[in-house]
Amino acid sequence: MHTLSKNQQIIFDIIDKSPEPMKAYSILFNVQKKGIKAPLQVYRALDKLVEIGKIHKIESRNAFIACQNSSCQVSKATAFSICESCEKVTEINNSSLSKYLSNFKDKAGMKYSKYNLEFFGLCKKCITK
Amino acid sequence: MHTLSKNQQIIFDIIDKSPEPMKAYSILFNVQKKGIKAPLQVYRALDKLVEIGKIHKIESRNAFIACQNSSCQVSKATAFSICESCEKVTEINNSSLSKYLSNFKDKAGMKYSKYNLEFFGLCKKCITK
DNA sequence: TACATAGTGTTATATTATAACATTTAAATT
DNA sequence: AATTTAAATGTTATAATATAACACTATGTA
Ligand SMILES: [Zn+2]
Ligand SMILES: [Zn+2]
Ligand SMILES: [Zn+2]
Ligand SMILES: [Zn+2]
Repeated sequence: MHTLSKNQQIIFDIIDKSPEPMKAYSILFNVQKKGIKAPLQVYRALDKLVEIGKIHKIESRNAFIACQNSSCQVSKATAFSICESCEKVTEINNSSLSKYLSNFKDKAGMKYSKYNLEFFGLCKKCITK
Repeated sequence: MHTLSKNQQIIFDIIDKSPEPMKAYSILFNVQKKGIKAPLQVYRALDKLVEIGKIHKIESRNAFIACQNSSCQVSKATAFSICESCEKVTEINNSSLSKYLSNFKDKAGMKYSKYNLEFFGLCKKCITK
């Protein structure tokens, strides 16, 4: 198991506590009191945390969320649902889906090592509005 | 069928001719001789072209590619394969995949109207290197 | 014509991300 | 423990991506 460095731990903690995906500069603003002052310090920690699978980047939102699957296959296979009204993001943990996608072969014969899937729609709360 | 405006047509043409996804500022550079001088002119055309499904955004690359499916369901269901070595991007047109994903229901009861899937790996050429 | 809608042109600015370099800390090897 | 190596940090500057605000123009349609 990976031991996080000081900056990595600070930045992981704030993302993990957040109920919603956090953007890099919002993270920066929130950790300045802890001595992290520059964007690069944040981005370096984010890169590492993504690499080891502790967080994921929501590409369509340029935001970061803590892994909810505890044993995500080291960030290699990610799926999210995103509410386009309230922007709630949830990591999908569905073995049928992950099996289907992990075994997917395309015509071009490409060998996939990783995928990212983002579903968009309305969450339960927002449908009824 | 949608008629493109002047700027939309110029920008679609250059993306459509490109063998690889194009970034906004690269598009801007390439259309300046045609009188399009400001980022916003490019981004507005891109927004519209994405909306009507003529192009798609590759979110992980901040780049834009012409739709290869001719009848993409108006940009609501997109899947791409991306070579992490040569950066070749291909739109996947696979009815089994699109059926599976269009019918996917998650536990949270979210209603999906759209998805974007990006597979990463090595293309045939790059595997053998 | 009158009205509404979509598109354009322009300047300025916001947001997201990386380059380069010096230094420090932690871990591995001898 | 001392040496070596890899990983992480601190800092300044800058690159790359994207939007706000406002005035104006073209297009469709009642
Ligand atoms: Zn995860
Ligand atoms: Zn919602
Ligand atoms: Zn398409
Ligand atoms: Zn390749």
